[in-house]
Amino acid sequence: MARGKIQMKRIENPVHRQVTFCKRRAGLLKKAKELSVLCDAEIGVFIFSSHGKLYELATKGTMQGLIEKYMKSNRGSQLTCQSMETQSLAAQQEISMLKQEIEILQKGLRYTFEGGAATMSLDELQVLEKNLEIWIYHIRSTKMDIMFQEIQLLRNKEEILEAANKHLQDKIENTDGTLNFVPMMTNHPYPLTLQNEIFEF
Amino acid sequence: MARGKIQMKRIENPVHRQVTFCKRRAGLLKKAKELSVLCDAEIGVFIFSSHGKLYELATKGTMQGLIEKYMKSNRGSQLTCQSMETQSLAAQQEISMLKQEIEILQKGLRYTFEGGAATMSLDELQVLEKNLEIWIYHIRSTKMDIMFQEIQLLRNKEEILEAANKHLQDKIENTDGTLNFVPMMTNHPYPLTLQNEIFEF
DNA sequence: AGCTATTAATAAAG
DNA sequence: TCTTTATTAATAGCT
Repeated sequence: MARGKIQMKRIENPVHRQVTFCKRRAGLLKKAKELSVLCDAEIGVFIFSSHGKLYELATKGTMQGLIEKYMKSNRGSQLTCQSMETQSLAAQQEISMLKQEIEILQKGLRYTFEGGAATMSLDELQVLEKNLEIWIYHIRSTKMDIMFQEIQLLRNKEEILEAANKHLQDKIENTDGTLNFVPMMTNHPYPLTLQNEIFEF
Repeated sequence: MARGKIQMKRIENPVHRQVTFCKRRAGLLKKAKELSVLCDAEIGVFIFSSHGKLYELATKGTMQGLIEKYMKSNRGSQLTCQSMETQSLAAQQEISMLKQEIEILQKGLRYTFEGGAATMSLDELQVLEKNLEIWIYHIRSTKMDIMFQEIQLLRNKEEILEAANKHLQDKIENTDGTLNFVPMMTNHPYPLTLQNEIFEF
């Protein structure tokens, strides 16, 4: 690219080679940066000189991050972390299998409403939407039922506790007038999240 | 470097960006090879396109070997293993979450057939409800897509009709000057609910 | 994909 | 090594 072209082979003159290495290395890294900026790409470059010195560039983050990303992209890694890689791969496979199963189940759910049609018209979608809203409504009402049941249960427990409390208080008053007993207070509001244990006998 | 210089910033036009990416990627890899040959250097390059596709080059041996060499040079060798471990853990968690979701969906299916919510707990109903809401969201967005398509179709039809209208009007004016023809008006706003039939030929 | 007009990179020399 | 400069190489904008 300048004053005469050069052969594409190792430059034998060590001085020339060193000079060219410096210049072209700078050029390569510049080009990499430009490509990254212009095209929104993530690029990693590392160069070992003939004497083993490392020069590196990682656009967008660190070289470590890039290598990790590379490892993920390139599934043929037989590197030091073999077992982990295998494990991870197995996990990935299991995940995709489970996702597939979920997909099938969702299709099953849809089937109950749609009758199995993959592509739906506007009207069909409208109907489906309404059906789902009804379903959600039922779910919410069921949730409410469950919560009311729980509240009722808690109220019953409270009633029993109050009666027991009263009974004990009477007993104490009748047997020992000098004892100053403070009754347990239970007429607080009913929280939805209660720890059952404190109400058990 | 050609017909006008360009700004060193992300190319916004996606077509231009893609073309430039292809060209400059080829250029970068060529430069890397040249540097390696001319100066007896060992070079690794990997490029992730903005869409995540990987392009790589490793002069002298494999990328794995280069990465190992890089790790040795750059004493950060344990990081990838650690991150893989983390990754594996995250995968395990995802697996158990997916399994849970499957169970819930299965219960949901039973729910649709048996109509009995007694089998589902409050938490499970909560998850099912959220699933249904997501589903409804997707349905609504699909509906929007369909409607937009329809609107586009109607606009095209309108264009054609207007052109035909104009053509007929010209014809009438040329053949019979006494006829007073009122053209069809179509430049009304586009309502989202349209009856297709009135636009059919 | 190809084709050029330009710009950018750089080999050789200072 | 850094600068300069003559050339070659790369490529932006078009088809």
